[in-house]
Amino acid sequence: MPTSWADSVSAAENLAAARPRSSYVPPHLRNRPPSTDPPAHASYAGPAASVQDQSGYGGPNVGGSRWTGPRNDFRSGYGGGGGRGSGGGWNNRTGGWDRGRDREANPFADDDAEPFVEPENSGINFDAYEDIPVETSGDNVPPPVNTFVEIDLGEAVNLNIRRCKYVKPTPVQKHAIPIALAGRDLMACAQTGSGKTAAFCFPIISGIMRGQFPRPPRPRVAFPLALILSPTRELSCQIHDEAKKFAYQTGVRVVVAYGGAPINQQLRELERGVHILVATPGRLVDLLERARVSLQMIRYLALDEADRMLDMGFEPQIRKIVQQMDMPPPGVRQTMLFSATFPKEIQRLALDFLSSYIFLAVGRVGSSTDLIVQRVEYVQETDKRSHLMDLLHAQRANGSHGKQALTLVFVETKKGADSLEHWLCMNGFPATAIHGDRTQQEREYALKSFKTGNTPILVATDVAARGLDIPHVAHVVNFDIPNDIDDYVHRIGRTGRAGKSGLATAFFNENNSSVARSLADLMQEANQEVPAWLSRYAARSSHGGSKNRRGGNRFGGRDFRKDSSFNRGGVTDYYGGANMSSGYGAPGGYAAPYGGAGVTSAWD
DNA sequence: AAAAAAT
Repeated sequence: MPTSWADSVSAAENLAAARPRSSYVPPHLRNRPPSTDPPAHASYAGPAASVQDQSGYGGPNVGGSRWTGPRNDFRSGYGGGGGRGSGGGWNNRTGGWDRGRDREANPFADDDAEPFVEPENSGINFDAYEDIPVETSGDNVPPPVNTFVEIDLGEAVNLNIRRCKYVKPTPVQKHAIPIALAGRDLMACAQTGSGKTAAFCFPIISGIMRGQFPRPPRPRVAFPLALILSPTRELSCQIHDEAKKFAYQTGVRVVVAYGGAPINQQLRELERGVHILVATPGRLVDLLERARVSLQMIRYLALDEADRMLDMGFEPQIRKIVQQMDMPPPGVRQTMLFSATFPKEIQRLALDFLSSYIFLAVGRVGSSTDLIVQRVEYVQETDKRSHLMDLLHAQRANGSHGKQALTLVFVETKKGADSLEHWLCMNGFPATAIHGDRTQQEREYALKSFKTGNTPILVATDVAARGLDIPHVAHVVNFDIPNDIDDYVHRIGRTGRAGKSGLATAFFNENNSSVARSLADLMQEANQEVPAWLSRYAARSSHGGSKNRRGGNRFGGRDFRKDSSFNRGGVTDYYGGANMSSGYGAPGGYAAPYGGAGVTSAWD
C-alpha cells in the first residue's frame, strides 16, 4: 500500500537517480527489481522468425462470408506471402518486419518513471473482478480462457504481456480474446478501465503476425490491415501508445492519425508502412480523400466507444469510412465494437457493420459496484462555484504534502470550462481545462499537467468523458450533469479505474430533472444511496417513456437481439432486414431518434 | 442543446 503521492514520487525519483545507466540493459529488464524479472528469454528467436515459422497458419478467420467466399481467400487472391521477395516482410519496400526494428523506441521506457508507482504493479485489482456477471449471446460462442498462457498469442506478444505486468486476463479479455481469435465479429460491452484496449489489440496483432497478406499494390499509399477508430484525439493517442507496447518488437507497425496536429509527420509515418492504423474519423477521411490511405486491405476493424462512434454526430463519417470507401464488407473483414454503454438503437444501427456477431456484456466494474461512491447534491446554478470550492477545500485538507488529490470537473460547455478554470485559478486552485476549442497543443499540455499532478484540477467538457485512462483520479465532479445518462456513466468511469475506488459527486438541480429517473435507477442499481429528494424528482418526471430508461439489469448492456420488440423467433431474422423498420417500434421505453422515416427527437 | 471530429 503506497503511503502518499509525495512519498511515491520521491521514492520513484530516488530509484531513478540510484540506477546506473552505464551498461546496456535489455528493455524488458529495465527498471525492474531482480525478483520480478520474467524468466530468461533465451528461446526468443525474434519476431521475424516467429512470423516465418507460423506463416502456414491460415489466420484467425472462420465462418462464412456473404461476399466472395471465405475470409481467407481475400488474402490468397494476391498470392503474396510475407516471406516472399528480398526482405521478407509485408511492407518490404519501406521496412517490413525486419528493418527499423532496431530504431523502434522502447514504449516501456517511461513506465516506471511514472510518479505514482506502486509496489505490486500489475495495476489492476483483480479481486474486484471476481465473480463478475458475464453474458454472451450469438451462435457458437468460443469458450473463455482463464490465463494468457492458454491463448497462444505468440512469443513476442507474450513477452510484451509480461512487460506490461499483466498477470492474468481481465474478464472482458478472458471472453473477448478467444472470440476475436476465432475470427468472430463482436459487440462488447464492458466498463472502460477493465482492459478493453488490450482485448481488441492482442487478437489483431496476433492475427497480423500469423497471417499472410498481399503486398501493398501501390507505393506512396498506406494499406493498413487493421483500423481502430475512436471519438477523440487524446483517446486515439492513448490507444496508439498502448498498442505500441503490445506490438513492441513484433514487427507489427502501429501508426496514429488525428486532427489538430501537423499532417506531414503523420504522412511520413504512414509512408514507412502501417499494419495497424489508429485514427479519429476526420483526419482519416482527409487521408482517404488525398488517397494517401487505402482501406482495401483492411482485415480488422475496431470501433472503440462504438456507441459514440455511431451516434448522430459521427455516424455519417463512420458510414463513409466503412461503407463508402474501399473497405472490405462485413464477413470479409472482422469487426469488433467496444463500449461501456450500448443503447438499443445504436445496437440496431451497428447491424450494418457486423456479420453474425457475438454479443458480450461484462458486468460493469466501476459504475455499478461500490468501487465508485456516487453522491448527488442539490445545488442551484448560482451556488455551484462556491459549492465546488467547499469540496476542493475539504480535499485539500486531505491531501498530503500540500498536494491535492486529482479532481476532474465536468461541465457542459466549452465556454463554461474556460470560465470555471479562470475562476478556480483566480481563487487559488491550480486548475487547467480541456475542450474542443483549445489547440491540440493546449489540450495535450492540460492533460499532461493534470496527470502529473502539476495541475491537480482539470475542468473538462465531454472531450474527456470517454476512454481516457488517467490514473489516480480520486474525484469526478459533475458540475453540470449531462443530459444523457450514458455520458454520466462514462464520466464517472474516469475514476475507480482498474478495480480501484473512487468518488463521484454530481450537482443536481431543476435543470436536470429529465435525467432524475435514470440517475436514480443507475445509482440504485449500483447500490448507492439515493437521496429521498432525488427519488421524488424521479417519480415526478418518469412518466412517459424516457430515452434514458435503461434495461434495468446488472449489465452495462443487453443484446438487443434478445429484446422481444426486436425478436421475430430467432436472431437470424435481423440479418434479413425486411422486418427491421416494422419491428422497430421501441415499446420498451426507447423512442427512436435514429433511422426510419420519422426521425424525431425522443426527448423534446 | 452541446460536444466531438479535417483544413
